[in-house]
Amino acid sequence: MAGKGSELSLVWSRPPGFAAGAVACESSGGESPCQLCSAHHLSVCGVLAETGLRRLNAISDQREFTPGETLAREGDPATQLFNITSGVIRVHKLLPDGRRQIIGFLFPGDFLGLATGDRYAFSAEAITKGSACRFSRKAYQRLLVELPELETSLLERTANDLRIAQDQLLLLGRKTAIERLASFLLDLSNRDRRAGGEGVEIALPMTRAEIADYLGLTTETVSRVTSRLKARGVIRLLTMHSLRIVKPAELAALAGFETPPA
Amino acid sequence: MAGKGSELSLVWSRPPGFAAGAVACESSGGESPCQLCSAHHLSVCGVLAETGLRRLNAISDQREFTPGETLAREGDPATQLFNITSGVIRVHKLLPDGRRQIIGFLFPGDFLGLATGDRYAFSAEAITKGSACRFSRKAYQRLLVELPELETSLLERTANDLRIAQDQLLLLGRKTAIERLASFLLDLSNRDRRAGGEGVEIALPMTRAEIADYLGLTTETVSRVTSRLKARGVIRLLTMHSLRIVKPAELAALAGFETPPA
DNA sequence: GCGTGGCCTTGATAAAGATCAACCCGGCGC
DNA sequence: GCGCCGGGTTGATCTTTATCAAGGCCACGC
Repeated sequence: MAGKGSELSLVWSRPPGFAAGAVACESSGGESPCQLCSAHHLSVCGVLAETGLRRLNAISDQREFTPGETLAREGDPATQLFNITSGVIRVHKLLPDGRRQIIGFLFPGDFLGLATGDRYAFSAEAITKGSACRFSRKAYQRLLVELPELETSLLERTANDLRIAQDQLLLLGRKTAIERLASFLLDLSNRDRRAGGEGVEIALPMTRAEIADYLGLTTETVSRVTSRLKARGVIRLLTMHSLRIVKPAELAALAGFETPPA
Repeated sequence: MAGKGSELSLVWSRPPGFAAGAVACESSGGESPCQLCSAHHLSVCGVLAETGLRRLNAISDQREFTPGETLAREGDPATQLFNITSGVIRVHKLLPDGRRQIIGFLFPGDFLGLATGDRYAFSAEAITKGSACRFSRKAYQRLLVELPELETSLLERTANDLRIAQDQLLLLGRKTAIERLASFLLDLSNRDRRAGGEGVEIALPMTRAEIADYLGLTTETVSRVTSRLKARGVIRLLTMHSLRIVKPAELAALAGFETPPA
C-alpha cells in the first residue's frame, strides 16, 4: 500500500555532518557533470554511484538565481525540488499580517522543496546569487523508488533537519536574546567547520533583519545584542557581513549549548 | 556508500493524515497480534503487508508505561525506538538551568526515538498510562533495508513531522500568546478529527504547565489567555482536562492559521 | 470529615524585548 | 561631488509577558 503510490513529503534537507559520499549532481554539460559539482560531497546525491548519478542527472537541470529571486512560494503547488550547489537561500513562512519567521538558511549541499501535501509550506528566496540542481518532484519520487540508497540518504537528512528544527524550537521557546544570537553564531561556526573552515571567521551573508526573523527578535534587538557581545570581547566585527569569534568558550557558555542538567 | 552502513537518524513521527494502510504492530501474543492493534491504521507499520508485519513483529516487544515514566532520556544512547499504541507521551528538551521546551505530544500511532547521532536529543515521558511497541534501533534499521515500503512510510512521516516543527517555529517565533493557544487548540481539534472525532470536544490530557512549555509561555499566561477565550465565548471548559470549541471560525481567525498574505 | 498537596486562577509588579524615533554610514546614481 | 537610500546603530518609551504572591478548588489519604 506504500512505496509506489505514496505521496512523498519532501521538505528540505541538510547534510547530517560530513557526508561520506563521492559525487554530486550539478549538470553543467561536461561528460560527468555531477563529478565536477563543488557541492558533491555535501549533497544527498553524494551517496550515489556512477549509475545512479547518471539517472539523477538525466532528470535534473541547472537553475541559476540572483539575490531576491524566489525559488518557491508558500501556497504554490510544490512541483519542483532543488539541491543548492552554490549561494545562500532563506526559507520563511508568513502570517497574514506580514510577520515573518525564517525557518532556515540553506547553503551548498542543502536540499529544498520536499513539502507535505502538494503545496509549498514555505517560501524560498535567494540571499546571494547562486545555483541549484532542479528536479521535477514527480520524477524525483519515481527515481527514489529505484534508488533505495538515495531514499535512505534523504531519510537521514530529513531526520537530521528535524533535529535541527527541534533545537530551534528550544531556542525560540526558551532562550533569551543573547542566548539566541550566541547559538546562531555557533551554528554558523560549526557549519563553517564542517565545510572545512576554521569556524573562527564567520561570514554573515544575511541582513540583521533576516537574522532577527530567524531568531524571533527584531533588528534593533539583534543589533543591541551584537554590540553587547562586541563590548564583552566575545566577537569582533570585521565588516558588516563578517565577524571573528574571539572567545569561543564564552560564546558557547552564553548559548547554553545542548547541555542538559544532571 | 549508503543504504547499508549508514547510521539512520530516526527522531519521531506522526501520521501525515489519514494513513491508508491495513494493520499495525502491537504484539500481544495472539496469532496475528498486529492485526488487533488499535493503533494499526495510524502507525508507520500500517503500510506493511502480512509478511512485513510478521518480520516487524518478530523484532518488537510490548512496553506498558504509567504516568511520569521515562521512555527516553536526553543524552542517553539512543538504543530503542517506540511506536505508541495507546496513551500520551510528552517529548522535551532542557537547558542547563532547567528551562524546558516541550517539542511535542505523542498520541497512538506516533513514532518515537529516531535520533540523529547515537544519543537521544530529547527526553520522552508518559503523561497518561499507555503502551508502545518497542524495537531495538539496530534491528529496526536492518529491517528498513529489507522493507522499502516501511522506509518510504517513515520518510513520509519524518517529512511531515518536519513540516509540523516548522509551523511550530512560526508559532514560537512570531505569534502572540493568544494566537499560540488558539493554534494549539485547533491542532488538537484537527487531530481529533483525523482520529475520527468531531473535533469539537477536546481532551487536554496535559497540565497547564505542559501546555506552557509547549507554547513557550508560562502557566500563568496560559491560564489568563484561556480565561480570555472563555470570556469571549470562543471555548467553554467542560472539566479541567476537556473543553468544547464553541466558535471554531473565531478560534481559527485568532490562530492566524496558515493564511499567508496575497 | 478534615487536612494536605497539587494544580489552577487571578492580581500586582517587574523585566525583557518591541516599538518609535533619530541619526549614522557607505554605496550608488546623477 | 552631492544627495539619496537602504541598512545599521543607539536611545527613549511602551507593551507584553514573566515573575512574585495569594488564594481557590479538587482529589486523596487518613
